[in-house]
Amino acid sequence: MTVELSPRATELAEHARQLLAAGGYNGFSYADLSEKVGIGKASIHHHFPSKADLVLTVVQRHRQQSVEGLAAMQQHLGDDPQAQLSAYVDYWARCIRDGSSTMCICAMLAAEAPMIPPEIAAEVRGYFQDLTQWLAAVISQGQAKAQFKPEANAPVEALALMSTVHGAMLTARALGDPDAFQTIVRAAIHRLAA
Amino acid sequence: MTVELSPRATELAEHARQLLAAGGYNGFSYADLSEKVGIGKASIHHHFPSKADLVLTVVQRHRQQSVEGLAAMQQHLGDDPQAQLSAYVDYWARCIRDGSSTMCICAMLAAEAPMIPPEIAAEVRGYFQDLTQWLAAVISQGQAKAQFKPEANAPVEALALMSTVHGAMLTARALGDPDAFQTIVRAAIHRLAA
DNA sequence: GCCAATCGATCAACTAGTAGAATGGCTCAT
DNA sequence: ATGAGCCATTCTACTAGTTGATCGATTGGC
Repeated sequence: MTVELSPRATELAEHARQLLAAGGYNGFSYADLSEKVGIGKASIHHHFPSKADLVLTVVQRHRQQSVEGLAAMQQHLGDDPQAQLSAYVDYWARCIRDGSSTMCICAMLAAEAPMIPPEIAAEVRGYFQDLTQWLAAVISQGQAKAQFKPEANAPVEALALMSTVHGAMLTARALGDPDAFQTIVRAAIHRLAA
Repeated sequence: MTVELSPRATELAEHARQLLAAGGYNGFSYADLSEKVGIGKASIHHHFPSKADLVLTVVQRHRQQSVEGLAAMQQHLGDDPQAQLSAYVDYWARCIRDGSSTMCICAMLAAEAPMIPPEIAAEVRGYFQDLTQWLAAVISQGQAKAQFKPEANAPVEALALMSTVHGAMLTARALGDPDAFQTIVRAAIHRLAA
């Protein structure tokens, strides 16, 4: 299940992730990646035979790291659901503020879903399902501890919160105001609190 | 301010809007549009000298129609803020369900903001500002009539609701489930109600 | 006879991907 | 230990197709 990557392949995947976050699937070329990494275009094809292979690997890595990161949060803050949600959104707030990742690549690719290779769209769907499941579990847990008093049931609240987070990334980009993200998601979490 | 378009230019802009909604700025070409409309590629350049001109016109039209549509809602349902919000999200729910527009093109272009011509990004920003302003006014109005009891102030609630709506479009696409949109946005509006 | 609209032909630049040849580190039998 | 062979990695050069855009000619309505 876990994808094993050579150092060079890892470097390529990491730079591809940045390009993907900036412009989406059709927003970057092998030439762009070639220039960023300082390697011949043909060499990229040795590590990733096709562009679909490359992007699929990037999405798989992002999904896997996400699952691991969320699990780590649950382990560290297992008894405090509200702190878990805050840690989740603060992670993205930090990424957006420091510019290391101004957008989740799966939100990016979700927008392009009708036009990208189906196997990539399937992996993006998996990411959304993973995230929804985690959020629903945390919200349900917080409900049991009377930390949250959600208006709807946990799965729906999870979908709504996830949508708000991804939408806030769009809003921050559209307005050219990175701080807007934090303003929006903080309000969304605060609204859940009892 | 209002853009005057010939019938053919209107037809081109309309088909371009659909292609834009499906794949974004880099997700369609003049050849695609040429085939859809049944016109030579060179003829498109007669109506819209460059791709940036074409897309800018499409976005300007979308923004203008949006402003007019929202104003019409306010006129019809001026005394019922909650009905206004419902009408707004129901409009999109209908578009997504019948497939006539499965995504707001400004949400699409917001994701690509770092990579598209600046004048288009500026127009997208204008759309987001218009929408935020309208939502804030409606929420503020509903607050005055005790229909809503927002947790945050109206401008922040407006940003959050807009983000949820756009994020719900992403979620529906990622999951391949058009109904998810309505589920999410209905919950978001219900949460505002007193 | 003017002028908007359309066309086919063509452009240079870019796209993902391929072919074939170097490079150099690794193992392994001698 | 040494040389032979293997294999991953990289390169230059190239392909065939697509991109947005231009040119000049043709059409047809006013």
